[in-house]
This record gives sequence, structure tokens and C-alpha cells, in this order.
Amino acid sequence: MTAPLGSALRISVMRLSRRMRQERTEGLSASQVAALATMERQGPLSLGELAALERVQPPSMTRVVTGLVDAGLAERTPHPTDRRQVLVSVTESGRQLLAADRRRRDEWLAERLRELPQKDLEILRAAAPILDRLAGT
Amino acid sequence: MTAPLGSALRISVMRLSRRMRQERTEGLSASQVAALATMERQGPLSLGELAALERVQPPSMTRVVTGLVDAGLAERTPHPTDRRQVLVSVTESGRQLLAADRRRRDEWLAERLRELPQKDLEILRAAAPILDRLAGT
DNA sequence: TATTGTTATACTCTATAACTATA
DNA sequence: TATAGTTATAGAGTATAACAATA
Repeated sequence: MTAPLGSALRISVMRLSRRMRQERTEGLSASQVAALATMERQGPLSLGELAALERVQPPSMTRVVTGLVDAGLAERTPHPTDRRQVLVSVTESGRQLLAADRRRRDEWLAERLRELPQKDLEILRAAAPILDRLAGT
Repeated sequence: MTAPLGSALRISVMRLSRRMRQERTEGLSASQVAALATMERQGPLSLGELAALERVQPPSMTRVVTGLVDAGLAERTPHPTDRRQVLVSVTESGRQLLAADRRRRDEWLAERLRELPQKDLEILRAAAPILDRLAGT
């Protein structure tokens, strides 16, 4: 009896994610916002580590980071002991952009959530951590 | 009280959708699979209608469709009354590919669903249509 | 000699502009 | 003259290969 649920859930999740993705950030690509968010979450990282976390090759991440640095949202600093490595981190300006971005996205969803009955909200509240577990690590 | 739920739900949905997207189809781009699925769902469409539904420009859809036609998954037929238009539709081979693709994706999810307690499955079953309503039309 | 990041180059996907055929 | 689709061309984004600096 899990097959029909799987199918329905997959379609619902993909449809909602596509809709959410349309709520985009002006001036920055999705890869750039994602990289910036990872920097904020993880703290200073080497460029290679960031590339691995974002599942792109180092040359691609070099480009993404260069764009963020040029926009003043991230910065490169030398690694304290290994001078081959470059540490990348989010700047205060980048932090502000991420916060504004999250507010804006949450707002779109929150508006729709306000239209739902209390019972549905409780179901969603219970469902969120389960969806998380399905996504795995 | 809806803001924290909105944030949590957004992260969960996006994370799961990213994970689902990794279960890709060999040899076809995401746009091609999406266009093929729309053709199947809507029946024969003009190329322009399909481009509008998929939110891409007509020249982009020309390329996508050409790839699908070359692979034998879709076909172009002349419009019965307006010879400027081209109707595109999925072939039997395309239908089979879509079915196999769905089975494979469902399988990945179904496997993870089998590990969940009955209570969680019921929550997800109730949540799916609510997520759908959030996505809108 | 191995590793980290960058530069050089190419491929995919999508876009806009110009063109052809038809209405 | 307007519309549907295609072809020509350009711009993102990401990849692999070659290179420079450092371990």
C-alpha cells in the first residue's frame, strides 16, 4: 500500500518545490545563493570543501565564489597553516542578503499557510520532520 | 505561529526534492523528461502551447523536441487546419520510458517509506494533498 | 611527488534576433 | 500584416585538462 503514497508524495513534493524555486533572488544564481548559505551554516571552509559539499567541481566553485566576492557577499582569506588552501566565508553583507532572502521566501509560503485550517497546519507540522528523514543526510 | 512552520517546511521540501532529483534518467535532460510528461498528460499540443506550459521560449522547445524526436520518444505531426502549427505528441516508446522512469523513482521513495512506522505513513498520506494545495495550479 | 586552487577551453541549456512559411 | 516555428548566435553554468604554487 506504499506505492500509491510514494507516487502521490513525489508529485506533491516536486510540484511544491518547483513553485518555491520560482521565488528567486534578484541578481544571484541559485548556485551562488546555495554556496553562500553553506558558508554561513558551516563557517569558514576551504574552497575544495565547499565544492564537495555543493557537489560541484573546484573550477566551478572558483567561478561561483569569485562572483560572490566581487559582489562583496563573501571573502577569501589565506589558510593559517597551509598556504595552498583558500578559506572562504560569508561577509556581514552576505549574511544580510541571506536573511532577507529567507524572509522573502518564508513570506510567500506563510501567506498560503494562513489560508489553511488548523488541522492541516498540524498535519504539516508533523510531516516536516518525516520528509527530512526521507531526504536522509 | 505559522512562520517557524513555513521555514521548516520549506527546508524539508527543498531538501527532499533535491534528493529526489538525483534519481535521474540516463540519457535525457530534466527538461526533456518534463516536456515528455506534459505531452503525455495533455495529449497532442502545438509546440508553442508546450513551450508556454513548460515556461520556456519556443526556440528552446524546438531543441528539446528535436532531441526527443531523434530518440523516437516523441513525434511531430502537421496541424489539421493551420499548416503553420506543428503538433507534438508522445510515442509508444516515449510512454514506456515515462512509465519506467516513474517506476524507478517511486521505487527509491517506496524503499524509504517501508522503513517508516505506520503512524508516519498516515501523516504523509494526509500531508500530500495539502502540499499540493500549497503549490496551487 | 602529491595536493590545492586557478586558468584555458568545451559542452549543455536557454535566451533573443532574424528568417521562412502560412494565415 | 500577423503568427508559428525554425535557424543563427550569444550568454549562463558546469565540466575536464593543463598549469602554478605549496606541502
